[in-house]
Amino acid sequence: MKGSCNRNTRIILHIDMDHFFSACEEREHPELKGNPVVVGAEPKQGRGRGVVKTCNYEAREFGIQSGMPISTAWRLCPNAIYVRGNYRLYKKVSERIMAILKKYSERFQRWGLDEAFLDVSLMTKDFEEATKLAESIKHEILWNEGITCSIGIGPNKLIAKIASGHEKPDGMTVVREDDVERFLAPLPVQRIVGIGEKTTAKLHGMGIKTIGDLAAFSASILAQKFGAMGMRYHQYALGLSESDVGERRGIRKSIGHECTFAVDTDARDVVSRRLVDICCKVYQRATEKNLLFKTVTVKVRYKNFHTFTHSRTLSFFTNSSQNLRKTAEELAQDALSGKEKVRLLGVRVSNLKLAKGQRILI
DNA sequence: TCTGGGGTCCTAGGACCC
DNA sequence: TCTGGGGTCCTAGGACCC
Repeated sequence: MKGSCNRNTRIILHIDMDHFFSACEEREHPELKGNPVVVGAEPKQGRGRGVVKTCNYEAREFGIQSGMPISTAWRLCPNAIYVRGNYRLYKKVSERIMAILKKYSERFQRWGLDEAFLDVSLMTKDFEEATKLAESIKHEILWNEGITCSIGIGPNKLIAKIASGHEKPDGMTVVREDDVERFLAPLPVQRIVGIGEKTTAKLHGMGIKTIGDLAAFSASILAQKFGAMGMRYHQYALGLSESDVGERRGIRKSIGHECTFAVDTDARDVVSRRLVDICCKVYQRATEKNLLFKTVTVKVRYKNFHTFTHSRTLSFFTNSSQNLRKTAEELAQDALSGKEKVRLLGVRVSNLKLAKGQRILI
C-alpha cells in the first residue's frame, strides 16, 4: 500500500510557521539571532502584567513558553531579549506568506497569522507527490521570507494539524491513512484541537491519558460526560474529521476590545474613563467595517480574577456611538460602583449586520 | 507562578410565541 | 384551571483557539 492511495483519500497540508513573531524579529534584527528572544508584554523587572506571545527556541531552553505570565518568563531568564511586538510587521510578513501558499492550491484556509491549511488532493496523485510539493513550499517561504515552517500532511485537517506540530522546528511529518491509528495512539489527548486544559484534566480523571485511550473508551460514556462534544472527541481520537479546507464565509460575529489596568483600581472615574475609551475603539472598528450592531456586552474582571459579563440586545440595529456608550455604561453599573478592584474591562458588540448599500467586508 | 487580547462555539435556562 | 411541544431569541458562563 505504501506510496499509493485511493482517489477518495484527501491530502491535506497544515503549514505552521516556527515561532513566527520572534522569527520576524530575528529577520528584521539579525543581531538578535542566537539569543533568547521573547515577544510579549513588558516584563518590568518581573512585575509586568500579561503573557508571552511567543519566544524562540533559545528562550524555550530556559523553560519559557507562549501563554506563560511574563513575570514567570522573567524569573526563568532575565537576560533574554524582551520585545513588545510589531504587529504591523507580522501582518505584512503573514500576508506575503499566505500569498505564496495560495498559489499552491485554491483550497486554502488561513488559520491565524501563522498557520494555514491547503487541500492538495486534486493536484497530487499520492502522499509522495504531496511531500515534494510541501518541500517546495518550505523552500519558497525560506527563500523569500527567511523564515522556516513545519508542515504536516494527512488525510484530513485534524491529522495534518497534529502532524505539523510533531517535529518542530523546520519539520515535515507525513501521516498516511494507514498510519493514522499508529500515529495518534501514543500522543497525549491534549494534542487534539478542542481539548484544552480543563477537558484534559477531566479525561485524566477518567484514566484517559493518550489519544489511544480516548479512542478505546466508550463513546456513550463520553457523550454522557461531555454531551455532544464527547462524541466529537471520540471521532477525533479515531482520526475522523470531515471538515473542509475553506475560508470562513460571511461577516464576522463580533467586534470587541478589552484592557487590563496596569494596577487594579476601584477609582470610579478611572474605570468610567477607560470604559469610554474602549467604547470609542469598538465604535471605530465597527464603523470602519460598515457594521451595525444590536447586542452590547460588557466584561469585567476583578482583582481575584472573578469575571462576569452583562449583555443587552437592543430592539434595533445601530451604529451610534451614543447608543453604545450609554448601553455599556448601564451594563457596567456594578463595576463602576467601586466596591471591588477592577482588573480588566472589555466591551464587545455582536448581532452584526452590514449597513445598507455597503460592500461586504469580512 | 499569577494568569493578554482578539475571537468562536457550545450549553443551559428562561421568556415568549404559535 | 392546568397544561402539550416545537421553535427562536436572549442572557450568562465557560472552554478553547491563535
